[in-house]
Amino acid sequence: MAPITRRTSFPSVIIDKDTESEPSSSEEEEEEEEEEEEVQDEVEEEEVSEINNEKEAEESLDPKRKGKAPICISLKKVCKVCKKAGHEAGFKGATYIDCPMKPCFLCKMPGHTTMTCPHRVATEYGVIPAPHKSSRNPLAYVFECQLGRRRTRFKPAHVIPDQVSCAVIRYHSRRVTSLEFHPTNDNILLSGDKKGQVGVWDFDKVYEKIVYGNIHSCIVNNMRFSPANDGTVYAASSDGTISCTDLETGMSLSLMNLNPNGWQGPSSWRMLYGMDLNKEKGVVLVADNFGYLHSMDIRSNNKTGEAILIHKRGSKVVGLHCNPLQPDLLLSCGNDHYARIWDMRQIEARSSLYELAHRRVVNSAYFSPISGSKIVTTSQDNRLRVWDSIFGNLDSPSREIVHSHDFNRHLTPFRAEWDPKDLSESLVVIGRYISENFNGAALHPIDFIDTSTGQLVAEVMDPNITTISPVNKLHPREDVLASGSSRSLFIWRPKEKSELVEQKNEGKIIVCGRAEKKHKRGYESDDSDDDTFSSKGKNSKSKRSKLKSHVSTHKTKR
DNA sequence: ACGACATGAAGCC
DNA sequence: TGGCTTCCCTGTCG
Repeated sequence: MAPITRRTSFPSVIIDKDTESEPSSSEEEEEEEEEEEEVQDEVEEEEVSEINNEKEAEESLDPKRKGKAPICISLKKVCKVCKKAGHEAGFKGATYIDCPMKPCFLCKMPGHTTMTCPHRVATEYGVIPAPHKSSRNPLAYVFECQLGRRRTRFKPAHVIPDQVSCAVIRYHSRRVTSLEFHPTNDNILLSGDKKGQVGVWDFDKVYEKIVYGNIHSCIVNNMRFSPANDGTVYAASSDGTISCTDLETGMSLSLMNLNPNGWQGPSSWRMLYGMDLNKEKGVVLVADNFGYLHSMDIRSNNKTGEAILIHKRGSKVVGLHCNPLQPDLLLSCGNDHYARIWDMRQIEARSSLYELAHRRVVNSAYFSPISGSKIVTTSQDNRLRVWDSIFGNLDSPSREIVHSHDFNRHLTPFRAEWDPKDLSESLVVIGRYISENFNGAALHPIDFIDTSTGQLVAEVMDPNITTISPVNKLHPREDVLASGSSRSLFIWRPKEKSELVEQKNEGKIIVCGRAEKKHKRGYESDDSDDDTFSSKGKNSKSKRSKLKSHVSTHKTKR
């Protein structure tokens, strides 16, 4: 498949006169600004009362400036980022204009803004392959050896689920923090939120909503199904507990509680972040916000051994992942800017096999799903890094990809995750922070990136989804993508399959990918207080009201 | 159509 | 080390 850059797949947007970012209006604004700059000079506060012009008065009444001493008030428009006059940062229509005084918001380098950042124009620009290393994956290498030059295309084109197939709006009451597909039941998705609630959603039955509210009291950071029993799920939470829940009954056991004495202040409150299950060893591994790794025996629910310091003392360990092929290998990452590889047989403080250095906090680190020979990390320096243990070495990343996934305290941290179905172990999915103007709407796409080339394979978006989607999970068997936005869940399928699903579910509420009618403010802020709705067809409203009664199985136990 | 606010990490002293 | 301040493309509620 020929690599597709953003340029070719999304030709430059022609601004429609009907859209918000009408060129004529922005011209007017600019003219207005110029006028203001000419007319308005700095004035003393005393003069403020004499100002009759409403507009001028409004602008001069800055509450922060209220004081007794005579102070100067600038009526010039001021950049909200650097507080200097002469330019303004912010949205002009659906396009965000960066402050030129700050380093690029995307690549963090000074000298240019996001608008002119080379990484924005073509994502593969500046993608750094390490010298003298092959970035090809091991399977590709084997194929190449076997087939030589006679080979045609062994790597199938990636199938991208890019159409919203169904959605539940406001499934959660707080932002979604984790998603997990059921290991055997194809239509079951688990979602955890900031409040500690765990949702079980069958996206074949979009009106049925089950939310367990009694399992955790705050952020559900990670969920994993039991390898022995697929009706049981483990979850790690910032309330300092690991829960083990039976999905049928909703009955939950607390396996570990790091805060047995309750809240004693923020300096002692322990939170659990990274979690993974080690099937071979029969343990639940979990890491806390003080740098320690804990393990529990799955069968006896007993703690095994003492907690081990695996990251800088006092720093958060946000991710843990067991190698899919080598059960002795464990990968951790955290706020001390490192991802580390450990040998489970001889794990103790400072005994890591490798330290993968990053410039900022590492949000996530995952072994590749099949061979486990590659690692993808997501760091808050806006870069994805691929580390290849076979064709590279672990001293430096074999590739760095600039990608917008900035940290924001109000967003769940972005995590790049491998496509578990991709045999070439190259495709990852990650939400994008920075918005882009798509036909007049500022949208935050979900990106599919081929880590073997650094290229953006697809950017998935829907005009109705105006929120950022930091949590994304690819289905382990089907061409399905689940996205968690601020409070809503979305299921994406490839276009042709979406149509099939729509036919199959005739009469059910399905949110179609290409809404005919443009929702100005998107799904999330629709007036409707329904939990699900369709943007399709003229009779969707009547369908909605008919089906409203179905949305009633909200099981909240407390 | 606003303002308040939730609340994590970096950077400075 | 710790106690501030600042922050940039949020999103919701009142």
